[in-house]
Amino acid sequence: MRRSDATRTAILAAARERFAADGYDRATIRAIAKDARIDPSMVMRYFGSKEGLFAAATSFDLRLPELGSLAPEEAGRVLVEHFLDLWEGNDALVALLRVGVAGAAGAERIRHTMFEQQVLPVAREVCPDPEQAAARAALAAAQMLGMALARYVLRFPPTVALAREEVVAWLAPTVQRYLTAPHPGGAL
Amino acid sequence: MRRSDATRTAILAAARERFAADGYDRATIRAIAKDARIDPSMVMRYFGSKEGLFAAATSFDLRLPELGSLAPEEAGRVLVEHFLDLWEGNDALVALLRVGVAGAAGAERIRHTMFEQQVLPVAREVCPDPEQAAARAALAAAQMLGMALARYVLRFPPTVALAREEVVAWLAPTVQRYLTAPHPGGAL
DNA sequence: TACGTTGGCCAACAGGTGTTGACCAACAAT
DNA sequence: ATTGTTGGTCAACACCTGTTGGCCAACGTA
Repeated sequence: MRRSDATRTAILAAARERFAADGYDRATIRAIAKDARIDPSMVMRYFGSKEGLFAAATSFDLRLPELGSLAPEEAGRVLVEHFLDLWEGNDALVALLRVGVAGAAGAERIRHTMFEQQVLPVAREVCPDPEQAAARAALAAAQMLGMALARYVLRFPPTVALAREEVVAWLAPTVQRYLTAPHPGGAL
Repeated sequence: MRRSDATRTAILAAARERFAADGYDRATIRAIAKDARIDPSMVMRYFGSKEGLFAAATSFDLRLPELGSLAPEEAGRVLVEHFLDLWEGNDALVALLRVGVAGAAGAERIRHTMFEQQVLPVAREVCPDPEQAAARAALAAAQMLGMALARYVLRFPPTVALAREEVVAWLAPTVQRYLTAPHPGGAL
């Protein structure tokens, strides 16, 4: 392991923390560099630009495993549990959401990471009418994104106070209904 | 009506638009002033500071009416419909959410505006155990906030494509369940 | 011992930011 | 006719931003 790899990961760790805490604009390269105990110019040399640093700090591969052996009636619980595993104490995801809300470029990243990479594949697998898969996946994603927003970004006390099992118990049926229940119809 | 009131409201309109489109940091006073066709210094004279302008541009009174005559089994639908009425085409709310996500000060504003001013009163009214009112209201708020995020801020195509009645048909039962259904228990 | 490479610091640049204060035209009232 | 107020512009200040390029110490290798 080269000596540079240590500082490289130190920069990435500091960047994730600062981006998650302050958002893209307020998280300055100078502050990140100070956290990593290096000169700001090093950040540029390692990652090219601030955008490059952000891209490197918020890139994941978080497809959920064992998709084939998924019982359709358990999709909600599996999805919510996977969602909680991902977000619990993950600064990079908080940073991604925070920045995605701020700019238009980030919105695309969030959609790709949260929606197309996670919820949509499950929806395609379990939902009855393939034509509705996108809409149903979007509903499920909105529910989980809302919980992520309240619990990990805004930190509303009542949502932070919820135990992990309680979140699963409340959200899993909702997600399950969005994915597999018959269309409610409404006033259409 | 004084001559100044016209420019005052022009500034506020431009500010809401810019804050909603670009977020707090990227929305510069100079850009807002140019949109309102005035000098940037006028913004300062009228609102004191950028924070003052933002506070003025995102202050609402959006308590929902007729709370006393609310049938408990209709709380979900009423709440979701009220929520959609509020958000549809409301730049100020989008701006508030966008900024609230970016900074810690905004999070408090969002909580007060969305949670304590809207959902919590309804929850206190209709939910069975008063001790659970806060948690249940938080769950409902998270669901609606997630839809607001996906539909009005991130503009996920599948959520934008949903008709208003469809959103109500899908979300109302969820909110209703969060507010009044018996505690699911789970693995507690 | 010489030397190129690696990892790092320092100082500066160019541009954009919120904010301030001086100045000014129009108009109403004395 | 003079005065005071209102609504507005202009130019600047002080600061902070991302970014750049030059310099430097250590070190492995020939």
